[in-house]
Order: sequence, then structure tokens, then C-alpha cells
Amino acid sequence: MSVSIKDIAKAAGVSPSTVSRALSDHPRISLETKERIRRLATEMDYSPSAVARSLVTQRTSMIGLAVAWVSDPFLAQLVRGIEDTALGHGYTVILSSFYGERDRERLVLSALRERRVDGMIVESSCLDTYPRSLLTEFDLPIVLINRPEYIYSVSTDNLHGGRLATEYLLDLGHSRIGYIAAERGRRTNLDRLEAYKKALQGRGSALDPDLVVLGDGYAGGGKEAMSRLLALLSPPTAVFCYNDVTAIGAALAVREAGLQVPDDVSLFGFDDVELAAYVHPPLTTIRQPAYELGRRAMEMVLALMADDQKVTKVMLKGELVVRQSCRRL
Amino acid sequence: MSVSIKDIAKAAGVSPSTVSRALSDHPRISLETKERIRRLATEMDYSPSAVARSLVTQRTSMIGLAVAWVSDPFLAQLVRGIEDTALGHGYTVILSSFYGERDRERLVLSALRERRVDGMIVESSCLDTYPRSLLTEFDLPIVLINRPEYIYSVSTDNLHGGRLATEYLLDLGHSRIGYIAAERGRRTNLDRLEAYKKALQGRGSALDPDLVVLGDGYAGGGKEAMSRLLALLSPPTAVFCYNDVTAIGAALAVREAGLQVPDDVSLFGFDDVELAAYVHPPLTTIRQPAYELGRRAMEMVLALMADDQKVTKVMLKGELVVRQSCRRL
DNA sequence: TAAAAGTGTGCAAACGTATGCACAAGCCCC
DNA sequence: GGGGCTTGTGCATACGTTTGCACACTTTTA
Repeated sequence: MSVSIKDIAKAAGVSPSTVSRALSDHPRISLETKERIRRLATEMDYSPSAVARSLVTQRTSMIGLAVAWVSDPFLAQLVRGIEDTALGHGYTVILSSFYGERDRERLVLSALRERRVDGMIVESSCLDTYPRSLLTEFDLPIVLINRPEYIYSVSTDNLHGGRLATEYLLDLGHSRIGYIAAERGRRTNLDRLEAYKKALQGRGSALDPDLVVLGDGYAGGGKEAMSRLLALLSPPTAVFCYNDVTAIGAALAVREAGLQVPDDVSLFGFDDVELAAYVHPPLTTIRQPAYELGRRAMEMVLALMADDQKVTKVMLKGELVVRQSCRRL
Repeated sequence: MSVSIKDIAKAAGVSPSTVSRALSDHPRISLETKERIRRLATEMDYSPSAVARSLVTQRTSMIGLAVAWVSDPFLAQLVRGIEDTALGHGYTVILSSFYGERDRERLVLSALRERRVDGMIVESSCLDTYPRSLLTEFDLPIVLINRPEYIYSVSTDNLHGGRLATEYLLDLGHSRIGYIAAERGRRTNLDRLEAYKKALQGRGSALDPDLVVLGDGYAGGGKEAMSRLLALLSPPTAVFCYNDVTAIGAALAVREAGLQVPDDVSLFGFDDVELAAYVHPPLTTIRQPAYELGRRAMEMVLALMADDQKVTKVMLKGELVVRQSCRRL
């Protein structure tokens, strides 16, 4: 079909191996032949076959990135961090999403493995329920995002972030503080919830189980959950939301109830996605260092591929970003 | 390294070809050997090498998807449409973004080509300025999203959508209607702008060039552009924004000027992204059939790969979604 | 001036799979 | 009982690269 190294060899009157070496700038090929071959290659519109190369080198220079939802705005900077540093090291990242479905995640990961990616990064994995742990089943570097229980993971400290958030609300004088959760199992959610509980207890604040309601990590779930909170006999005066998008949904519920954010109820987000600063009211939130997270994850994969023995989990801290969605009680 | 077809052959006491056929369910292999080999394969944790297979079959079963920004919320449903139908036909899609940079786009496309993807889908391409047209340079099916000037493209009718938007605002009694553009060159932007102008002229409305300002397709640009509109001696009473995210940014500018949406100025979006229904006020907008767009694009690639001669560009129509960001003047 | 080192190129094998062809054994049919 | 079909398997080659080794020639070194 397409022009191969052999075609160039024929045209140049040399052997295929010489062409291969010329194109990869091998020191033992004369400058003259190198230039002739390079010229020929571009003239003939040659594009080297990564698949053939991978077969012999046993490396594909591809990194698999599996995420739950491409559409999650939190991923924007994360992916960029990964792609930038991958590119800088000659790797291509191939991204697939599994839409939070466990079976689809398996499918995606198997596909990546069959494609012989050199390493993988998985975000929001459902993999705790896998038959055997992936990290041993596939024998290639896998790093997990926001799964601090794994050795090879990079995460933001959700306990820290959750504490910052809750204590900020407490400091503003709130005592009835709600929490809108994401799917129960999600690790990040569990940590933020735990931090919320601990912070309340630490200040001697009562812990009302009615104030913890379940969303879905998206605006729809946030709105619905907030409605339930508002329907309480004694609704919260402030709500810590699993993430910014949840908070945006919650804000709508507040307005639809004829109330105001933050006058009637304060809303606290998480992530600091791009739109957080633009919605009404601009969200007070915890900024996850998403780009940094991606960069570190990719660097960890690189280190693992280089058989670096001393790589270990990294944990980054989020940062409080005060805007206008919370007010002093 | 990892276990190959030969290892299984050795273990089963048959030839590699028999193993290959057994695993691909070849009719001429006895049921008994098939089962024995399959059992062995799972026991030995065999994972077929897509790279070796691709080398001989000359197909990778991969579709390259290149987008400007993974983070664009408009892409969420589009990507899902593509992935769903790809998966349904046994293809994997590999997604890379080039962040709107022409050089990076070239890089990405070349990489995809070297990986020998069977087809490509490109969204928001900058490729009009390429030396040779990609569609001939690479000889594989390429379909473009929202580039109706190309033969193999699937687009929403931006002229139609832009007209719907502008006429809706006119119908509400507005006459000073602004437009916040995205980068000048973007095709979708040009079409929406043209539709805006035509609609105004069609109704005999004056066309004030001051009312067309440049954003960047993101919230930041939308906000900044809106500020400039508000600073006009005679500011618009309604603004058609390039997309929803731009409108969200514009809304913030309005509030910061001490004004209200839609009481003081109506804001019209485009795309109907997920958050459009949740922000304040919920955006009146044009819904792009994003999932459908993705599905059709993927189907077009499939058709082109099957050498279907009668595939031709498809153009879908958007739909007016009335919410609360525009009011009668 | 012979040996050693350096320079430029080719040969051949290897990577892991798919597949056309050949072949052997068993069966059926006339 | 011979020819043709069916069934199950193996042999060999091909896909497009990379790379260790060998070889021939030239230059340097002692």
C-alpha cells in the first residue's frame, strides 16, 4: 500500500537497513547518503509505520489514559498536564472513557493492553471490585489518579481539602452544614465526607445525618439533592458540595425555591473548574492542582517505565479559593 | 516477554496457526481443540498483540479523533456519539487534542497517521492553511466536524441556527442586538455571524459594526467582550453569543456592571451544553445535536472505509431552546 | 609495513500474528 | 473400489521495521 522503507531503499540503491539507519540518524551512515535518503523520503511522502516499529522494539510509545467521563470539566487541566509532559518525552497519549461503567472500563483497559501501551493512567477507576488487581494482572506501569490507597497514585489530599472547606464554613459561623455527596463508592467522595464529619466533630458541632444527601457528581444530582435539603424542617444554612458542578446544580435549586445564594444559603464547591469563577454567584471552592496532578502522574509512569525503584505515591494539597458563594452567618 | 501464541501452541502440542485459528473461531478447527486452547489461553493470561495483528492485516481498528480542546463542554456528547458507534463496530477511538495550535495539530495528525489509524475525525481543524490538503496527503478516510465546505463533513447548520437565534431576539422586539464572536477564522463563527447579519438585514434592521465584538469562545473572552459592549454609548439590549460558555462569561460582565440578565440585557447562547440549563439565568440557546453529530461522523468514516461511493456531507439542524436569559423588550 | 582502529554498508534474523496452500484421514457416492 | 468431498491440522510466508554481526575499505598507529 503505502510506501515502505524498502521502496526508498530501491529508489536510493541501498539496502533497507541503510535507509532505516539514515532516517534514525545513525552515526555510521555518511552524511551524503543520509541527506539523499531523507530527501527521497519526503518526496515519496514516506510515513514510518509505528506498528512495525513497535513489533520489533517492543514499545509503542503510547500511554493509555482511561477516564470515567471525558466531559468532566475537572479533567480539562488534568489531561493537559498529562499530554504536555507525555509529548515532551516522545509519548502519545490515547484517551478513552468508560462512562463510569465497570464493564466498559474492563473493556477499555483490555483494549489498551492489547494495543500494548507502555503505561497507563486511570482516573476514577471502579477497579476495587476487580477479580485480580489490575496492577499485577497487566504487567505494565499503571498509575491511578485520586486513589491514594494504591502505591502508584497521585492524588489531591481530599481529607485536607474537605477540612479546609468545612472549617471555612464553620468559621463563618455556620453550624448546620450539609454535604451533597457523589456516588457512594467514589473514593474522593468518601474522603471529603469523612473530612467534613471530622471537622464538625472537631469543633463540637452536632452531626445530623439528615444533612448528608446523595447527588451524582453532576448538576442534575446537585439540584435534586439540594431540593431535598431545602425540604427539611430545619434546612442547612451552608452546604459543602462534592464538586463545583454539583454546587452549580444546587444553586439552581436554591433559586427555584425562591431563595438566594449566599444570602439564604451558602454553597461551597470543589475542584475550581474553569466556569467556577463565572457562574452566579462565583463559587468559593477548593482548587485542585489539576495540571500538576496530570504532570506528576505522567512523570510517575515515566519513572516506573525506567524501573526507578524509589517512586512512591504523591499527594498534593488543594487550596482555598474564596469567591462569593458563602457568607458570614 | 508476555505470552504469545507460540507459547500456547507449545503448551497445547499444536502449531501456532492452529492456536490462531482456534482463538478466532475458525470453522475448520474441532470444537475440542478450540476449547482446550481457549482454556489454556485464559489460564496463561494471554493477551493478543494488536500490533502484530495490525501488521499483517494492515488495519488497526483504531479511529483517530483530533479535537481542539478536550475540555470544550460541547465535545462531551459528540465524543460519546463517536465512541458509542465506534465500539459497536469493533473500533477503538484514540483521542488527542491540539489546543488550537496549528503546529500541534500537524504533529497530532502525523502521529495518528504513523500509528496507522484506519480513519480520522477532526473537529475544529485549523487545516485550511495546510500546504497540501490533508485529505489527499494522507490516504485514509478523514471526516471533518463542522466544516461544511469539505466533502466529507458532518455539521450543524450554523446559518440556520444563527438565523433562529437572531430572529428570536428580533421577535422579542429587540433592535440593537450585539454579537460576541469567537476567533475570527473559525468557520462556525463565520457562519453564525453571517446569519446574524442576514437576519438583521432581512428585517430591515440597521447593522451597527460596533455591536460585533471579539471574544475567544470561552468565558473569559465572553466577559471581556461584554464589558466592551456595555461601555458603548448606546449598548445593545440583547446579545447573541458565539456559544454558551461565552454567554456565561458575558452574564458575569452584566452583573458586574450592576445590571441584570435578562431584565437589562438579553443573552442568547449556542450549543446547549450540559450546564446551560443550570446557570443563572438558564440559557436560551440553540441545541446542537452533538451526539447525533458524532454518530453520523463515525458512520461516515465507516462508510468511507467500506468504499461506499455515495457518501456525502451531512448537515443537521439545531433547535431553539427557550429558557430564561432573554426577555421581551 | 603490518596491525589496529575507524568508516560505511549489507545480510539476516527477529518481533507476533494471519492465512493460502498442502496434506492426511475419514466419509460418501456411484 | 476409485474418485471426490469434508474435516482437521501444519508449513511457510508475509507484514515493515530494527539491529547484531560481518565485511570491505580506508585511515591511523606503532
